[in-house]
Amino acid sequence: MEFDLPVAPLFRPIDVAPAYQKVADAIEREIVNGRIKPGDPIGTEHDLVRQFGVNRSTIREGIRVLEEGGLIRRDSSRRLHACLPRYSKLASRLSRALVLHEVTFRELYEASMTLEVASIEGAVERATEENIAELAGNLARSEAVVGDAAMLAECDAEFHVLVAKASQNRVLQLAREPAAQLFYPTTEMIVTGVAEGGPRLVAAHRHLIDAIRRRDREAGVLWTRRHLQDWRRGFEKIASLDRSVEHMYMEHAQAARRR
Amino acid sequence: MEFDLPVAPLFRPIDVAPAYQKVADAIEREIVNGRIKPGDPIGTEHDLVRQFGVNRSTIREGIRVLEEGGLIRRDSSRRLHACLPRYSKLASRLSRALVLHEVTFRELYEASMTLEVASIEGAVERATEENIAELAGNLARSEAVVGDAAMLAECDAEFHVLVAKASQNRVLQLAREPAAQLFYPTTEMIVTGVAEGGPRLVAAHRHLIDAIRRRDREAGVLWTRRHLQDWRRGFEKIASLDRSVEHMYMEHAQAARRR
DNA sequence: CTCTGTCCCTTTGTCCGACAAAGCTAGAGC
DNA sequence: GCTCTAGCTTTGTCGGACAAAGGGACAGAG
Repeated sequence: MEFDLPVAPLFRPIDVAPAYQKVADAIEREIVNGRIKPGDPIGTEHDLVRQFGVNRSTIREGIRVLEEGGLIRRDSSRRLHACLPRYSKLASRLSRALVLHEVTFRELYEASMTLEVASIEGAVERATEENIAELAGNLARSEAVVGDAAMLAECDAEFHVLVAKASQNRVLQLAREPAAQLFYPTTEMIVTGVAEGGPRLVAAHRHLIDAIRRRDREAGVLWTRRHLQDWRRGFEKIASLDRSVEHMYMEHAQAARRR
Repeated sequence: MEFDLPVAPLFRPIDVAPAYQKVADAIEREIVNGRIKPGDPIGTEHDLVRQFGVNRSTIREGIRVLEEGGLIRRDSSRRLHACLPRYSKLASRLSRALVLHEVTFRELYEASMTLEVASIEGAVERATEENIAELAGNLARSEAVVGDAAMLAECDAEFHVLVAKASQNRVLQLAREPAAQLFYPTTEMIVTGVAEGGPRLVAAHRHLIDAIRRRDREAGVLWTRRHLQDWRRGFEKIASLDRSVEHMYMEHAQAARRR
């Protein structure tokens, strides 16, 4: 599309990617197409130097690219191995992007309404006993910390991760994560600011688990909606929905990014 | 959460992040909190060497991290400047992750049903004249290439990006992108394999634009559903919905990743 | 025998210095 | 005023170097 050639081109544009990029691409290819499986060790830097025939600095730049992309990690002993990118890490990149694009809480709210409703529908339909047990465990912890806004907000975030997990739909799990990460910091503020916030939040969770147990889709959707509307009402007491996420996010970004 | 300390810890874990990471974090912080605005130039590598007081190799490793994260880019002259992470680039990272997690087309289908319906609802409600013009332009191009499966698939992908854009909800735009990127390669196969595929696809687009124009939410949702169900029926003629995305994706991954 | 401290080798993180290629800049020449 | 070239700048890559930390083998203490 870049330049329309009037005749069939004789030559393909030659590949001028820098060496570190080629190193990264080569390793990525091996991981993506399965020749290197998650968990498999990649050689040491020196091994890669020998294999690719480039300088160690070049190898290291390539490694940084893959590390940031979540495809490889260093274990405790700092040895390299392939790994499955973790949703929460990838999502935090997206959250950051959303912040930079100055999305508003209205957009966040609308999208989350859709995504969380879809999650609960999946969970109602397909949650396993184990999923339900995890949710119940989370609920118990929430009840124990209902007075502590920070802890409760953390539990709330985890609860919704668990619901999404119970939906058995990983695409949904991933899709909801960026928005959810941006929600999280505000939940704490709301629970702090609104007297009835904590108990209502826990009550909603209880109803949601109940709906999943009874495979009652209507109830699940209803309580998810209410839960989010509660959030919205609480939020609007502090700020406008049309406010950009930027300010509120900043205070919490650093802490969150340290996985 | 990593290790529960029984008493209040006396010491914070000391910060042992490597220097290149600190460089990346420092620059990232400046960008995220707005002191460096998208488009602003970052200094040359040599400048950064002076400012951070570390070696150029170290600086370069830090730069790779930020580049991969989409926070900085090099323009034509390869000078560094801050930039807004682009959705499609971030999403391709997510798509890759989904592939590695071996998600099935069923998950993809279910999630997309939710996300595309939400997009059209937003579009019906808030599409501007400009959005509609873009969609109409896309439709015209689709009609022109209805016989060419590859081109038509490309138009289809773009059409849905435009619908999401018309929803004015960037969170949704971002959330749908990973799944959409994985859909794209299959559309071509389906249009090739199913005789009526192309015309039906274009017809659906026409109805969707019409629904947006008339602000007819019901029609929008209905045709989005039909459109996706068409995809599903077509797909099931080639393969099972429970098949993992992995195989089909591989052939198209490289081409797509070269932006 | 298990545990512990030590020594050595490997690996990583960082630094230094160097050079070719490509971009940019400014002055020479018209 | 315009073009062209020479020189400076910047990037991508290279080679080599070294300190710090990890891991393993091995000897000695309990």
